[in-house]
Amino acid sequence: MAQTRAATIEDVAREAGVSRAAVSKVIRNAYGVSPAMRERVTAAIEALDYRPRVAARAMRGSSFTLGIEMPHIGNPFFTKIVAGANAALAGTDYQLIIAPADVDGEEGVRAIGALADRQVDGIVAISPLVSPDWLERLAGRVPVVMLGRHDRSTAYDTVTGDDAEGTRLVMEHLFELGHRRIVHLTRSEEVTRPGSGNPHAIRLEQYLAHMRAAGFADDIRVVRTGLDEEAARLDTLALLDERVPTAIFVGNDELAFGALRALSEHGLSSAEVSVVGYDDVDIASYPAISLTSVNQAGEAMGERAIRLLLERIEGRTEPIHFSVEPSLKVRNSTRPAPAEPTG
Amino acid sequence: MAQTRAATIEDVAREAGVSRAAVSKVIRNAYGVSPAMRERVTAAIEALDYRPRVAARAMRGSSFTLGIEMPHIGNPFFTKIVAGANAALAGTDYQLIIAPADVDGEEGVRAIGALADRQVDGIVAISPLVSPDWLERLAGRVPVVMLGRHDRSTAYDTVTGDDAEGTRLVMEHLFELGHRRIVHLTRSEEVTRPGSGNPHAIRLEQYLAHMRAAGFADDIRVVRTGLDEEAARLDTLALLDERVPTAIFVGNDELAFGALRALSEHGLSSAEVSVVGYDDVDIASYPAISLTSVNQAGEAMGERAIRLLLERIEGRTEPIHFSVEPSLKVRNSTRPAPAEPTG
DNA sequence: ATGAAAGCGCTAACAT
DNA sequence: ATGTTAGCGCTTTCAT
Repeated sequence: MAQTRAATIEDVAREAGVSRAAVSKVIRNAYGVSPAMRERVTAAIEALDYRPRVAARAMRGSSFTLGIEMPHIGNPFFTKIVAGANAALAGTDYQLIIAPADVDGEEGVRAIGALADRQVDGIVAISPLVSPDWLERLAGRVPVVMLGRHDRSTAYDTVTGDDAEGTRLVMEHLFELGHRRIVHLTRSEEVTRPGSGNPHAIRLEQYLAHMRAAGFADDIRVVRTGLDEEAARLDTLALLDERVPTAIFVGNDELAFGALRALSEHGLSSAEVSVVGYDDVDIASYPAISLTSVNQAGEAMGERAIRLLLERIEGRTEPIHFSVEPSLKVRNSTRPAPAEPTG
Repeated sequence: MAQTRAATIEDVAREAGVSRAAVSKVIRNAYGVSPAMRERVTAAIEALDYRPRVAARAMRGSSFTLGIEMPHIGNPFFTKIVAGANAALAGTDYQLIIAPADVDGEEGVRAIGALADRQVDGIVAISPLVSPDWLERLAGRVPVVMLGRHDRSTAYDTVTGDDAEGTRLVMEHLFELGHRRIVHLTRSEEVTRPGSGNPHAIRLEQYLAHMRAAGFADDIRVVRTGLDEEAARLDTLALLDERVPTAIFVGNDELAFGALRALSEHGLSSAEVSVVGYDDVDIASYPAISLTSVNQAGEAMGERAIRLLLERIEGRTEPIHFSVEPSLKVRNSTRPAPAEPTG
């Protein structure tokens, strides 16, 4: 079985008896091809099973590829975003590729850089740990939309949730139930650096503000953890060994599941410690779980991010900042357990 | 802010006062560069912040990109595989890109094709719905490893779980508990076509065989569904309206969660209908869920797939077929409920 | 409407 | 050890 070399535009041109330029025009639907020519070329393409090499196209024009950088592929909220992004691309010539980072810090830069090196026509970056400067420079070369982070720039578009509002919803809900010993379980200090615009930074900041405003400054307790469920489980376990709060507000659902697991390992039920998450991932609504959480339309965010990219590719230059409204899904959270009856 | 064009190998060569070939050799760690030269070139690369364009490299040699095609990005088992794959790539020059298909049928071919068009140096395809012929042709051009499907070929490597053994574990477990009215909830007929080698095809085939061998041929009941939790929920709901089985063996955990959700909506507890899944996804072990499931080391599979690809790139030509052993995680499954006491 | 030809940024023979 | 040079498969002026 001879390993036949894949057909090139040259082969198609020869087969159809036309020039390479003509073939190129046909595959790009460019202006200036007669119906007759189009037909012959199309037939030749069929016959030879020709597929344009993306690398060669990318050298001159576009790669018809959009990249999305994800901090952590295990987080269902991110996969929701991807599902939305993918849906927005259905029927277009573009293909979505995902570059997973899966480690805190520098990995995000690496992944985004890898995307840029592959000459994608646009990049959506999910709350990466990079400086606005770095991002602006990148956005100068290729359209970029930042998803999640709140810092703005005229160089790139943003799609965000209203994290201040989401956190307000959570805190007021817990206050109304009567909680005051509320722990906030969140990511590393690097991630939540004040002013970074990172969603977790805002949630933390607002947690602090609401605790103080409610007069619970003395009950403020921030616990740091990593980026996956297992890290959250371990850090919650450590927390519980010290002092058991009445409620835990967790930075996102994936981490909340780790906290819930720790609670259960510690013999604590959700009636004893209320847990509230963020993202309203599918399993959160699962009857046996029933996690109270802040919903933000992930699919819509992903879809919107892609649209913004496509518009930039079409030529738009003024930045657009899109925001989705969060809503609180109240589920298992309850009033704090009354103090142990004495004697 | 002048939009300065990114540095090319030419710029680096000029800056370092050497030839392009020299720079090329340095970035590829190729043979034949003096330490002095290497140093000057490295300095120039730093100074100009040079990054090789992948498209240009791909036109001559390799793209240093490995692609993975995923049927459905929402399935946590697949993301486990990706995590393993990504881990195997850490420290190498290769970057992983994911092409999500997210729809049954033709989409898999599209996604794999898109990967090939992008000249990736290797492709791992997760149980795609394509003919062995098509795959062999592809494998002739680029290293391929099929993950999940059991059909073999000398053209490509495979990484599989032992689905016959996994299913045996499930069925014997259910038989031992005393079940005989066991429904099998699985994917479409297209996916489970006999002889396709698809994992779901094997699980179905073995379900049928074990039911017959146990003398329960009359209780065989196969229900078809789509590829996500929601589809499974709907189809299970329909099933329950007809006749309630004592146990449901579901093709994978994601679908099992849909079935569990339907059960709970129908007011049925897991004590009344035992559900067994496949893949032992993280949440399956979650206390409030506690889904009995077949474990197959997803990370290990992803990691192995990448290794096989890398070996092929290094020049290996004999095919390797790697299999991982499944084990049953027994959790919530119970004996069938005794018949309703009469009067 | 069509074609000829230059060139995108690399790598790999091949010289030196 | 280092440099020269010929392409890889496309897109895109620019002629015709």
